[in-house]
Amino acid sequence: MANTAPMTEEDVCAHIRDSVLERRLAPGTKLTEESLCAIFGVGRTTIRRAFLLLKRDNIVELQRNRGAMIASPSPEEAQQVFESRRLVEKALLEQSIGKINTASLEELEAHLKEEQSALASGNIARWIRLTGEFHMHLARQAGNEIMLAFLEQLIFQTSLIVALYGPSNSGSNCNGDDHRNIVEALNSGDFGCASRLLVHHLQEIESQLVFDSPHEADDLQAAFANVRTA
Amino acid sequence: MANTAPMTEEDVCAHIRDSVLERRLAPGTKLTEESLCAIFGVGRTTIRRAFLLLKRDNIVELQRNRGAMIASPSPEEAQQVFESRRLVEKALLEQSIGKINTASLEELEAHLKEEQSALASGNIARWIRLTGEFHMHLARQAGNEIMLAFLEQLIFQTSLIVALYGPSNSGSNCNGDDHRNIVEALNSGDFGCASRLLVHHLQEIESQLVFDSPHEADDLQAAFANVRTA
DNA sequence: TTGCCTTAAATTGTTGACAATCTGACACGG
DNA sequence: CCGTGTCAGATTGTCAACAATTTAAGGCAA
Repeated sequence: MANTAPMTEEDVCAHIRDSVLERRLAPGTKLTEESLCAIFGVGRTTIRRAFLLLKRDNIVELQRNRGAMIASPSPEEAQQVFESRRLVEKALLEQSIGKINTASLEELEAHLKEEQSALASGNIARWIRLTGEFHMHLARQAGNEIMLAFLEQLIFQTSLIVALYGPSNSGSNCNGDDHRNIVEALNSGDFGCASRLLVHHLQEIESQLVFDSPHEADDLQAAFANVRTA
Repeated sequence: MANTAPMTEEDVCAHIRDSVLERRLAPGTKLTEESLCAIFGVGRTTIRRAFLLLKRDNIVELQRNRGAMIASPSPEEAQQVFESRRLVEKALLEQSIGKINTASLEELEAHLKEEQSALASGNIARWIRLTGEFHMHLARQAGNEIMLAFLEQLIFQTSLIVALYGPSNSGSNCNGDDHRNIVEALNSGDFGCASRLLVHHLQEIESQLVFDSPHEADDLQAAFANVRTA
């Protein structure tokens, strides 16, 4: 089991991103360079570069001389992420009109089955990841790699947001039926309906967020913002 | 004139970005670490980090053991960048409905005047930058920082694309009248018209690109892609 | 006990030297 | 004259030691 692969900063990024996507890294988690060096078997240089890349994706926050931690999007950022997803995914779906063929639809169907199977087998981490990948699959039909990469960022952010403000009873960020309904609308060629379902689906998830619980420690400042300082 | 400021990687990034925006750095330009160290008065570490950030923005391309160079977007990428801009700017303009007040319109008017003044005084670099900033100004009205940051990336890419494939006779990527017409449509509250003008404006720029001239040297690979390797 | 100062440990930031790789030129053989 | 192999110079990649900063604990006085 000797790690012969040197493992580049992109690999480290991918691992951390995956952990975020599967909710194994909670927002606010401190990432010390040394421990990551031990985990991935690389030097500090690589970890440091990975941090820089992840910062650009708003996945980690860097504080000078204080290290890196998994980002904690503010409620304002959360709202903007969801608005962005609505705009982007809607636009990409409209852009997909006439580009979706039978093969694509079958792939989407297969993906739905994978989601269901993961959910049935109790593999929640896998299911969470698949629900995110569904949106990527859908958006890929538009054939625009640049927009797709942007959406990927937004999906990672969504994972952080749901982890922070999502309903604690369900670890879900996507209802399986919603996805199925979207695919069925596409099957019948009704892009307008699919678009509406998609936007509504995102709005549904956003509406389930709870922002009033002070998860974060530094909310004390906000809580006592009305106190006059002499 | 001693540089007392240490100059961080963000500063270096900003300078390089500016140079790209003002067409003082052509696509394909080799960026050696040492020369940039001398120019900005920083260590290789800072330059290296700046490269990583710029790579994330698709402004520089990094090749292992071969250094960094200003990116040269392919025709396919160029097409996707323009498609993305149409989608994004259109969506953001629609999102701005009801959010644009008199003050915003006056700012846009003032910006138009700045553009005109730069053009009249022959300050082309400044004019090029301003034409890009117009689109940022417009998009800012939607109040979505995330989408705005994405659009900024796209605008930098556009600058590279126009430098590569733009009409050589005019160094312009934006017609001044187009911008004015958009603002006038907004002044009369006709968002539909403004949206149409904006999309058409972007299509106009894209249609003026010329892709058939083989600027790049590595086109040999594409030219001989059909050759079988034994 | 509370508050504050001092001190030590831990963590991050920076620099420099060294290793690995690539570029370009020169010589050699065909 | 052309293609190939080799070598020196230049450029990038990596790493380890050192400096700077932050964090946490302990002691001391009020």
